[in-house]
Amino acid sequence: MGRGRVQLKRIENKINRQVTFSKRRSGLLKKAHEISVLCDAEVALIVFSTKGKLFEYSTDSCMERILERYERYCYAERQLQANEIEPNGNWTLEYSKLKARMEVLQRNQKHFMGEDLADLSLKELQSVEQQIDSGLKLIRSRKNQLMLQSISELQKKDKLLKEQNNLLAKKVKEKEKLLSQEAQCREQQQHSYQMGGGSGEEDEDTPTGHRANALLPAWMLRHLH
Amino acid sequence: MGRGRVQLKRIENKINRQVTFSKRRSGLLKKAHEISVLCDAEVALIVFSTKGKLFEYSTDSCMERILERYERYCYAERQLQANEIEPNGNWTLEYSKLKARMEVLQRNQKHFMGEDLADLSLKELQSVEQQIDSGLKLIRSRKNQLMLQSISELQKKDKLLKEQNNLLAKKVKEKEKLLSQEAQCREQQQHSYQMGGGSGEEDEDTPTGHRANALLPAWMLRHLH
DNA sequence: AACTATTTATAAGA
DNA sequence: TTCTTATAAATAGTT
Repeated sequence: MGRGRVQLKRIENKINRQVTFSKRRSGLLKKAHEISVLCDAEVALIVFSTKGKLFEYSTDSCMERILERYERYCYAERQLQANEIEPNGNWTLEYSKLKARMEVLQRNQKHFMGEDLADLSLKELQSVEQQIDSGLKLIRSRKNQLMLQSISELQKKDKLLKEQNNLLAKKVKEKEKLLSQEAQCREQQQHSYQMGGGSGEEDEDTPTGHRANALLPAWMLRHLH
Repeated sequence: MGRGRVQLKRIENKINRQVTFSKRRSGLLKKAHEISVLCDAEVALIVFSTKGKLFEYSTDSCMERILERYERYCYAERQLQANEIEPNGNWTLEYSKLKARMEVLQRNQKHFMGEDLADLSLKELQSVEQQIDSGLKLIRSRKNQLMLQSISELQKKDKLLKEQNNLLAKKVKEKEKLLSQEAQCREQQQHSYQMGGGSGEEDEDTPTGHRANALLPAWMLRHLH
């Protein structure tokens, strides 16, 4: 807007660029303030000039709070990057940065646990409530998932144990049958012994020929740990 | 810019506000981009709508870097202080201790927000759920408190305004009465003038003799700003 | 989501 | 930098 169309590219003339920066900067700050007031929005604007000078605007002059909110909003991605910065050289700087972030985190955490709520506005409370509520839902759904999983495992185990029981019960019955048969045999033997007849021992295992724990196929046992 | 001057105050009509927000937001983002390109500046812009939706712009799409630069810029002062508080401590030790605490906090916070739940046992989930749930309750109760407070303030204001209205209405009626009386007088005067009699003017104010805003005691007006 | 009448922002010039 | 001015842009109200 002005006496001529403007190309969206870096202004090469240094003076010109500086002047335009100054003008547009104030325009931008003004507009940021306007949208903030008119539309009840929370705005944070940070501008560094080419030469490194800082200009900023933030709704209610509270940059920190807005940046916190932003960080909360983008939490996952930020942490990944943040953890990767390797402190090299300037320890005091790194330390104070870390400490500041720590304080932010602590304050956040307190808010999540319902402490120090007095210094939050209604809007902020609303936003924290939303976050925490969705977190709670996720936690409950995960819990549910774990519980269902655990239930179905128990049911599976239960089923296997029942099958094992049945097999064992069958085995026991067979044994009993064999024993009673044997007893009858012995009786008959005794008779035939007394009468001169008789056969050898009969102490072999069942046809499958395994011990109790081996009643089930291996794959089934694996499910029982 | 548009068909009418704009007052720099919150737009009360919700639809209108939403529309204006949408328009101005895109304008603001555009201008942020323009100054960034034209003047070779580094810009970070964060906007939260009333409903908590996030919009952002950052030079070279790297918000992170800009926010860190901002923090560095702002923490420069703190850093000086920090240097003098603990001049010759073992920085690497302090740093790693802080970092460890930080990581614990971060993990916690993630869990609170429903992330990385896979590495929690059922019992741990239960405990997180309880914590978060009680936090949520506190937050909601605080929010409720704030809202009730705000409502009662508004009601108080409302009451005062109504009272003011009543007084004003009374005042208007009195004026009307006086005017009609006066009119009658004039008629009579005209008659009596034609017949030779007549009295003076009758243009004084009401007995209370104040202007509209002065109808209420000062303490009452203070409540109305 | 388009359309304009206006207001604003601002490029260029002083 | 600041002021002025012509003009481009943004946008409030409307459809």
